[in-house]
Amino acid sequence: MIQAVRGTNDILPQEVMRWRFLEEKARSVFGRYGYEEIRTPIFEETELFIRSVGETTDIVEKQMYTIPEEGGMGITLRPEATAPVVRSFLQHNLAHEDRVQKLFYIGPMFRHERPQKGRLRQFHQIGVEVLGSGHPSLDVEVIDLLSSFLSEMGLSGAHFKVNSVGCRVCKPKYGELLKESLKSKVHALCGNCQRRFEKNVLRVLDCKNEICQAALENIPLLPDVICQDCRNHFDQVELLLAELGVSFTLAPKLVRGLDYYTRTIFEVTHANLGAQDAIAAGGRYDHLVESLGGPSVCAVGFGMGMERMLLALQNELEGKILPVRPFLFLASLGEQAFQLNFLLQKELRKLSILSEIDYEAKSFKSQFRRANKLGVKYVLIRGEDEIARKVVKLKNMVSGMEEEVSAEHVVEIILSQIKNQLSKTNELTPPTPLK
RNA sequence: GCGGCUAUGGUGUAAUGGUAGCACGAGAGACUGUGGCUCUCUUAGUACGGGUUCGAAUCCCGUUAGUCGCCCCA
Repeated sequence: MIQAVRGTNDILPQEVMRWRFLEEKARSVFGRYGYEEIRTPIFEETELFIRSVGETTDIVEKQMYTIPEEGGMGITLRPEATAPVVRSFLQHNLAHEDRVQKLFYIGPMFRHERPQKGRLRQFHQIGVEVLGSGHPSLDVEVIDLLSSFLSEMGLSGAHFKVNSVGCRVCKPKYGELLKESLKSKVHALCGNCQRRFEKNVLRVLDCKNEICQAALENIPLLPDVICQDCRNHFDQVELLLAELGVSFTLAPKLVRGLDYYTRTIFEVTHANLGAQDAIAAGGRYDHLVESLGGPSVCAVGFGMGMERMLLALQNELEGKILPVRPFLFLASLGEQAFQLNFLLQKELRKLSILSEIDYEAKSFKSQFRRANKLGVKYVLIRGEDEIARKVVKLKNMVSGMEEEVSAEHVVEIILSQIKNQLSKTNELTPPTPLK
């Protein structure tokens, strides 16, 4: 049997309800902060990612789904969305508009990695990008936005970590400093870190290995050695975050994998997730726009993994997502009765009244069983007897009472029942099925 | 990409190398036109492909998928 390709998932109807809740909540919270949705293609020129994400990153080196095309480097299924958003920003000259662009996106991303829980080959991100200002208040706004979103989703236990990696002047300087400090201890480091030492020395900082962490003792930390401008920027970020009441931890050893980050970086982790514990991460990228051929425009943003978010939420969405239940079930016995019910269903649909019907000519017993499982408030009963007398029966599934009503006026009667119920309970709450 | 573990009806689980069973679910029925409970019946499975063996769910190899850790990252 053909199955979904490794690392991809079907999202079945029940699960889709959770996804829609997440998406709709994001649109509403982000909208309140003045962010507008942008949709870019799911594939781009390969070169875009090479130039933005970084040539020597794992993403570019081995995780991209690239389709060769004549002339050029081919096209690539987007592994992240910051670069496409920046590309779109440049292509449509949004930089020329005299305002800060506040954008968000929702959609699938693709990375060819070994799948694990919370790590898929097609996964989904909700992300935010602010282009056009280097002001620290925007770093803070974006973090605050994320924090509000998480708490509005009802997620507890999220942990914010914040750091500054400096600008394009002091970031490389720090790398050299770190190399210098570690030089004598290289051989004590784990195998990975010996490689990192050569390739990307900053990554040694967040190695989980105890030996490496021990070697890092007494080493100068990023926030202490970044340049004065970066230091001032970071001070502002810390101050404003505290004033907004966003709780966070200073994580001086936090670094990020993507090359383009400058100054503020942050990560949100959650204990429900295991090894892939980051549900969202982001930071400032003040030179990406320029390096993609645009003007010198500062920017900041984050990406959030939707699958990881839903994992972290586990059962916390229960009760917040109401199942859609039909209001009534149309039971029929005989072909003619079915046809009348089928036509009636169309009338009900015009009035947005959700009903269910049995298409298989099953027994009344079976139809009632199903009606009960569906949790409908009423069953409309129509058999030969009722047809002959131009009536239908309406059975209240809660009280068990049955009444006969004129077939001609049944739609109005159902409508008035709904209105009646609305005025009583102020909402349409279907009964729970009998157990 | 590397290493470990796992794979039994739709779901959750049993079965020293010797009859694949149980629960839930689903379907039908129990004075022929009425829900729940109960009862009866039905349904459906050893992931795939090889091998060892008189005999394999069970042992071996490969594949696929999941999972955990590494790498990396959302």
